Amino acid sequence: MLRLSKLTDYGTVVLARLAAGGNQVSSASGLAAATGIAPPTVSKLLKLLSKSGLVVSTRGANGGYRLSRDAAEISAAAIIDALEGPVSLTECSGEDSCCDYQSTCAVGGAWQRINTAIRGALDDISLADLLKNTRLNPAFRFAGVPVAIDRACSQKKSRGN
Amino acid sequence: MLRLSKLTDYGTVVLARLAAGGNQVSSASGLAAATGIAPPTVSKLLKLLSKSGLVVSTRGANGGYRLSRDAAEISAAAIIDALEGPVSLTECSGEDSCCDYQSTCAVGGAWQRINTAIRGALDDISLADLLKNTRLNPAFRFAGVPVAIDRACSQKKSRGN
DNA sequence: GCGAAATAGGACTAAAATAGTACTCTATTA
DNA sequence: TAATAGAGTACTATTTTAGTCCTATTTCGC
Repeated sequence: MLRLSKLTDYGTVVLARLAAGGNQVSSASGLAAATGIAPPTVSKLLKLLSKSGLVVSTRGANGGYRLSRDAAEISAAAIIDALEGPVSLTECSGEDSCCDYQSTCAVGGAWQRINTAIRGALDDISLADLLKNTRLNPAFRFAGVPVAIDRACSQKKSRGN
Repeated sequence: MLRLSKLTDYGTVVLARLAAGGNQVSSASGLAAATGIAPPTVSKLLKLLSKSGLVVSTRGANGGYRLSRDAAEISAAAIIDALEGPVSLTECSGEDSCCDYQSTCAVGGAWQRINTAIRGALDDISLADLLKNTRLNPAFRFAGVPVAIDRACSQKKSRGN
């Protein structure tokens, strides 16, 4: 799999929305409504993102969040770092490598190179790039509730039940 | 994090060991002893790897496993595919994309490009490359039990308790 | 000054994925 | 034919992740 957590996925969606809004501040609840992600989850994400300095917050009435810098200046790597901690494929590819099998492990250091390669790929892609690739699906919504527009998808879902 | 599962990590260690043994067959229990990984876990790994055709098995007395092809012909991507399924960073970067927020998601397709970039990096690295980068730590073992050789590490562990 | 609106921060719960184990069956060789 | 070794499957415990809730603090507008 080698997959990101859902939270990171949601995080990029929220950031994308924020980027689309330009320099305006948006409230967590507004972003939740706009993206269809549960409000408490959006809050949590935004808190994390503001802690890492990707967004800045304004408290009080009419407060909210906006990007701390231009979307082109925010790399995919920065987003992942903020929401999942630093990329490190294996325990021993992290900074303070520490693994039970170190003595018998013939692989060790090699992952670090792979790690670096992946990190490079992620550094090269900015939030602005992510937006450029937008599907540009019109947002079909009724009363704030997103409506499924992919038939294959809903079929698949119902098969599951 | 963006991290591989431990099982995949172990898998590469086992494969590395197998590669070191050349064309000889090695039994699961022998590999377990050589790597310090629990025997049932090694068995499980080898079964998965043989199912994906990375190793070939011989049953019966004096049976065991060996690599199905040269270590240079086995890519990191193949190993990860075998043990974790195909790389796909987000749900919607997989083949049959299907996500609840599709209608409001401004990011979607972009992950697929990142995915491809990462996959490229993994395709370019072979098991043989992983071995080249070996730390070449002598294996310190007594009676088949690996002995910790990293002091900082054992300290860290004991702090945890 | 007071109340409403909004974030900050943390604690907590529930669900899902992962890791690891155990057991039975089948094939091969000495 | 007995011993050895893999094949297959089912199960359990642990860990991680996702998601929710509550309380405190800050700021704006009346």
